Amino acid sequence: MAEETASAALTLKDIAREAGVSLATVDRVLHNRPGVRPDTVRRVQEIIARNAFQPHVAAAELARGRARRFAFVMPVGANPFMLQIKAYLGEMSAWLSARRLAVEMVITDVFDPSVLAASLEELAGSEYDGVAVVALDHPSVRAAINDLVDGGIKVVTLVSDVPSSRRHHYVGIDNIAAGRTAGALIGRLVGQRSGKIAIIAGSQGLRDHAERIFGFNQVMASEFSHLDILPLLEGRDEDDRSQQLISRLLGRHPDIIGLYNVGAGTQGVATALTEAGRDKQIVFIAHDLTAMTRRLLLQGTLDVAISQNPGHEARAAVRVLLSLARNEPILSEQEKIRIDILMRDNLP
Amino acid sequence: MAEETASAALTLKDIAREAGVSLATVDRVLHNRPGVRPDTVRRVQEIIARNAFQPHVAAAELARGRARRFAFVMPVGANPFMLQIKAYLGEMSAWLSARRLAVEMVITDVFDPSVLAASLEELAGSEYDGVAVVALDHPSVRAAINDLVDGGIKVVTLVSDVPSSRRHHYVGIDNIAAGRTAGALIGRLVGQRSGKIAIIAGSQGLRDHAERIFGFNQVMASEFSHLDILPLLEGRDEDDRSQQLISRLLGRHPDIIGLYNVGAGTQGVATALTEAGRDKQIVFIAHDLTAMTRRLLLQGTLDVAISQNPGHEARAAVRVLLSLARNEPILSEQEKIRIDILMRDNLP
DNA sequence: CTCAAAATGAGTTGCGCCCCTCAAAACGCC
DNA sequence: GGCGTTTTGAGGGGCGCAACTCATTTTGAG
Repeated sequence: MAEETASAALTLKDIAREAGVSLATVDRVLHNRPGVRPDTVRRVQEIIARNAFQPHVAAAELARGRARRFAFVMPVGANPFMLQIKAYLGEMSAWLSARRLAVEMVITDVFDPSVLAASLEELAGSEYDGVAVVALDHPSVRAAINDLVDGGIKVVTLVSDVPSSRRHHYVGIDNIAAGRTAGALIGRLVGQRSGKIAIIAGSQGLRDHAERIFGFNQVMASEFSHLDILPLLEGRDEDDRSQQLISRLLGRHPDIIGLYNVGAGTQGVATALTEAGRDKQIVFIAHDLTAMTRRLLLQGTLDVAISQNPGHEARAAVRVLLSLARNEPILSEQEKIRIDILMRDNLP
Repeated sequence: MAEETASAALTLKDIAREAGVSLATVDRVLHNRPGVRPDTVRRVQEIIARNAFQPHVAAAELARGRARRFAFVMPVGANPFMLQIKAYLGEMSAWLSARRLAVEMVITDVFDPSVLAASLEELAGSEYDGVAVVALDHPSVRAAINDLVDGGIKVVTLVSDVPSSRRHHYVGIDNIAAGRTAGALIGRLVGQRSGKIAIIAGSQGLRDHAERIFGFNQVMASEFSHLDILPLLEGRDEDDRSQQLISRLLGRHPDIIGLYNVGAGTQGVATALTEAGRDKQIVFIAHDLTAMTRRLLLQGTLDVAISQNPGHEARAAVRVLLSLARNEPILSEQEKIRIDILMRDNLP
């Protein structure tokens, strides 16, 4: 009727006894400290593995004394997505302090590689155990990340990755897949109709935007080649500019049936659509769930919001940094960020 | 540049000093133990609140000595969704044992109210700190749950809720919203076409199925009233039976354009569709992500899988039970289970 | 004011581990 | 065999709290 899933509670002392060594030696092996003969190391490790021994995290955490400090390197300005991440970190404050974890924000211009790299270099000397960074993929940033890693600091890239660096983990979505998802949804939702598809991004220079565009075009070319994709517009993630660009575009093309906004500025695009009176005829897909996109979804202007859960990203980044600092395995399933497809009826 | 998010690390001793009482009194207040005058209680609590004091969980966990034991009451048989939940619990075993948590499976016939109630009553006397149960909503089950709660055991309903009981938490999705989502997707994906929509469930008697059907019909009636919904079929979650029912239905109705499978038996439905050669013309929506539905999505037979993440549910149930046992606040955002819309391009 | 009951203080022990010191033993080299 | 070096043992202090005992003080009812 009842099956055990967890084993008994061994302690370091049990391991020491079974291996026929002292506590000190087990401790040395466990923490890769020098001064133990290779075959003693092997023997102890084998006993640990055979018994699936896990040091009691609570005891370890308590014994270590000093609190762990993590830095979150985030962009300046009022980017709503980043503000949400900060807000969720704030919601965790009780959770964090009960675990004696300190999370500090480091605000910097993450879009300027040299400024970002300098900010990261500053952290290298400091007392941080881990750093989460919204990173631009640039050689100097990559070097700064590698320096942090070499200094023994755990590094997680957040939202935007630097795959060529030696960062320990990336917390964010696969943006190519997100673009593919947007393409597939537009293609499916326009149905039998034929016409033109508009696409607007913040800038092609941003890695995440470029990847989404790539994935989008990939799907459109291979599966919906009968649809006519208009040249990419760049709205710089600004509402006003996006609105103007889309208004003009709608004026010129009465046969637009789909519209994909890759970045921010969704409010501007929506206004242009509504003012033209074409918000119900055009399938409109954008990114991220905010109060604004939620409203647009509910009123039917926006058909789908593709979103990565900022709360999940914030918590995952903290958990991953903590697991890395503890040399614990990471629950990869848990920390993987999903591409959420949000429509009116499955809004969280 | 850097803003603090966490406060300094106070201890019980600091609180005692600031309140002008002894450690023993603070301890009594913290654990609601008797023998403290009301205004002393208030004074101490005020100091705790003012300093946002959080007892060090690691120290508390270590001091308490005995491990916590949780029971997961799950259905007998080879229900793939439940097997996934069990598998994910298995993946957590290192995480669990590092925290000295024991999770045990209690397999029972959750579809028979009296058997389920009896299984729950058995747990009431035992040493469990918490119970997660896939519950049938029935008066005797409700009573058994309430008995557990009265006995000081934390109770979480999993996947299927018993809202009328005094369970501490529900870990699962809103099935009405899931049905609405299915309806909205079918309505949108069939596009301009008109025709009939088929719907097959395991049984109308199952609460989750009934709720999904309700949500589905709601959306179809209000937003896609031009579509013709065929009478509900009951496939009993079996592949063979579902296949036969759908085959016959397809033969009788050449104008079916959409198909919603509310429960299991998706393989059977898919086979019927493929054999009739109509898998590409009919919009097919089903539930849950398994190896099988993943394959069907990739080959295009299945258009959308609506899913609740079983790994997330397993982990959330454990975390919620643990937080409840520790009298910690629950991160409700984190523990909320989302309705995932999975298409070929956003498969995890 | 008296006395029992209630409230509080003071202290102890132990949870399992980290991190440190120092001494003892084993080892390898010549 | 003697030497220095490496490896190992033994032990202790301390982390913050839970849970307990027992003595002492305060309180309120009569």
